[in-house]
Amino acid sequence: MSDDKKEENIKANNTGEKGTTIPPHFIRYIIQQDMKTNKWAGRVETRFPPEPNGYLHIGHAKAICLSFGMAEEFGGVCHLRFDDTNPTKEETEYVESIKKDVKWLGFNWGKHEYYASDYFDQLYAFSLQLIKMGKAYVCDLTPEQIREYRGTLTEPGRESPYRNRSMQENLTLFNRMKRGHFKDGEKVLRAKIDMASPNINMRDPVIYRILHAKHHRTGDKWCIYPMYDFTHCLSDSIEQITHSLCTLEFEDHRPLYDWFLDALGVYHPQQIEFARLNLTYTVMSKRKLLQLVKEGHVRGWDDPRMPTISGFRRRGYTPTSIRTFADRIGVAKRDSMVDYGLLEHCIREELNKTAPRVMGVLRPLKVIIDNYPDDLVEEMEAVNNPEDESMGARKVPFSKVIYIEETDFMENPPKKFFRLSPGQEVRLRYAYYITCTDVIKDASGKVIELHCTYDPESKGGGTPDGRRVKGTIHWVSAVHAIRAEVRLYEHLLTVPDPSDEEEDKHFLEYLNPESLEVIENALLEPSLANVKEGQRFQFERHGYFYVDPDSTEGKPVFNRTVTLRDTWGKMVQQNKHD
RNA sequence: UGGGGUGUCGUCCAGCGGCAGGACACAUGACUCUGGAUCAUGGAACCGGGGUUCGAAUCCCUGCACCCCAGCCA
Repeated sequence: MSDDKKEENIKANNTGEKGTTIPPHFIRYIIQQDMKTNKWAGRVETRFPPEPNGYLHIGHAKAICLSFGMAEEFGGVCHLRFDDTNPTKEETEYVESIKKDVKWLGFNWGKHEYYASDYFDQLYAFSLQLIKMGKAYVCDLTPEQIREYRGTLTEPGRESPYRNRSMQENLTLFNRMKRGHFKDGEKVLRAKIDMASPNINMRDPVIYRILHAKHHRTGDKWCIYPMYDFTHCLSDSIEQITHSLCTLEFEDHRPLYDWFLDALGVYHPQQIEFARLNLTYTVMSKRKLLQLVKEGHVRGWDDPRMPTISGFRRRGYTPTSIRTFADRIGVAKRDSMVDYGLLEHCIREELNKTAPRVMGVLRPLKVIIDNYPDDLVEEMEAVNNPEDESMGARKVPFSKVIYIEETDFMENPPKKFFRLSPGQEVRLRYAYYITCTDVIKDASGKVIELHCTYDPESKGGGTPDGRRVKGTIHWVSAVHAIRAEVRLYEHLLTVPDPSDEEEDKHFLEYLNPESLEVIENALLEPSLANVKEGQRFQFERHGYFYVDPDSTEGKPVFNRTVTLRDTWGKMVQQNKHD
C-alpha cells in the first residue's frame, strides 16, 4: 500500500467524534481525496432527492444519513430536493411527511429546499437548446411502437421515422405540445443519441411527455412534463451539486447524464452509486408499501409494523438508534440483506441506558397472599434505571392481592424453570419472597388463581439469612393497578426474504398473521397513570414500550418497540423444535 | 444472448502485495433482586481453476454465480 493510501485509511478510521470509530467506506474515501486535491474548491454539496409519491422508509434513512452525513462531516450542505416531475403520482401530503421524517432524523437542509418543478422553465429552455443543436426531436410513435423500435437487450433498436424532422418542424411541434394542441401520449420529445447502443438508456430516450394533469405545485401551467433522467442530472447541475449519491440501479443511467450535461455544456457533478438497503422480514419497495396501506393490511403508512420512518417513529424507535444503525450497516456496492436483529440491537442499546423501568403485567394471573394483612398497603421502593443512578427511584404500592404474569407460573415446571410453582420460592421484584401453597382452577382445568404465603423478613427483596432465590418476577397490586391497551408487534413477514421463496408466490402470502396482538387490559403499576404520548419505558422482563398517539385520558396505549433479549424464551423455543 | 455492476464468517462491513479484523447473530462461563444489562471466552469466511511473486483476499488470465437495464415511472 502506498503511504498516501495508508494515511488516508488511518484518517478514515478516526474521523468519528469523541474517539468513536466510524468505519471507512468508499464514498467517504472519494470525498476525502477530492478535498485533498481541491477538486471542488473545498465544497461538499450533496442532495437527497425523494419523489413525493409515498412515505420514506428505512432504506431512505440510509440514503439520508449518507448524503446529509457526508455534507455534515466535511462542512458542506445537503439539499432536500423533491423530484416532482410526475403530477399523476405526487401529492402534497407526501411532501409534508418527507420533511417531517428528515427533520425527525435530525437533519437540516436549511434554506436548501428545492423542487424539480421549480426548474421547469429552465428545463424547457434546455430542451429547446437540444432541439436547436439537432440533438432532440419530436416523435409521433405510440408507446407500443416506441417499445418495438427500442429493440431488446440483445438486438439493436431501429430509428424512428420521425428522427430526422427539421429543426424548425421540431420547434413548432414541441411548442404546440406545450400549448396543449395534443392529447396525452400523442407525441413525445426524444433525445437523438444512438438506437444501436448496447445501453438501452441511450436509445433515444424520451425527455418530455404530454400529461394533461394538475401538478401539486405548478397547477395547470404545464401539460408537458420532463422525464426523470433529463430532470435529475440537470437539477443536480443547476444546484451545483458536487457529489450526487444514488443507488446502484442508476449506474447505467450515468452515461446518459453525461451526455445531457456535455451536450448542454453545463456544470457536471460527480455521481457515485451505492447499494440500497434490504432488511429481513419486511419489504422495502414503495409499490409494495403502498399496496399494504391501500389494501388495509396495515393501518396506515405509520403503522408500527411498517418499515417506514414514520412507522419506526410510532413503534418507538429513536432517531439516534436509526442513525447508529445506518452507521453500522456501512456503505458498499454489493447487494445485501441486513439482519433485522441489528436494528433491534441498536434500539435496545440506547433504550437500556435511557428508558425508565416499570412493572406491567400483560396476561394477569391473580395471586392472594394468605398471610399478608388484609388492609395493609406498603410502598416499595423501586429503582428507575439500574444503568443510570441519576434517574432515582419511585414507590410502588404492594398489597394482599396482586397479579403476576400468567407465564411466570407452572404447576409442573420443567427443570430449569426458576419462576413460581408449587413449593418453589420466588422473589417479587422489590417486594417479598413468596411460596405457592394452593392452585385454583376453573372447570376446564385452567389455573385462575394462586394462593401463596410470604416471608415478612424478605421485605425489599432479601432476607437476613441470605438464602438464595433464583427467580425474580414482576407484579402489580390488584387494587392499585391501572389498565392499559398494549400492542405487541412481530415481524411483518414470516420469512426473512420472500424473493428467496417459491417464485410464483406473492409477498402478501408471507404476511405474518401474528404481526399484531392487542392486549386490551394489561395491568400496570400506578406510576403510569399520567403518561404522555411519546414517552418510552421498559416494562421489566418484557421489553421497551412507547406511548402511542391513540392514548386517551383514562386509557393509555403502549406499543412494544422491541422485546428484551430472552434467553429463557429461546431455550423453550429450541426445545419445542428438538 | 448485449450492456452495466457485485462476489470475504450465518448476516453486514473492513482489508488496497506481508499474521484475514470489527459489529450483529450464535455458543460457553462469570456476575446479577429484570432468564435484562455487563464482563470474559469460543466457533465461524476470502466463488472456482490457472498464473505472476519469497509471499496473493489483494495483481494477471479464465471460468462460475448473483443483481440491475427493454416505463411516455422515479
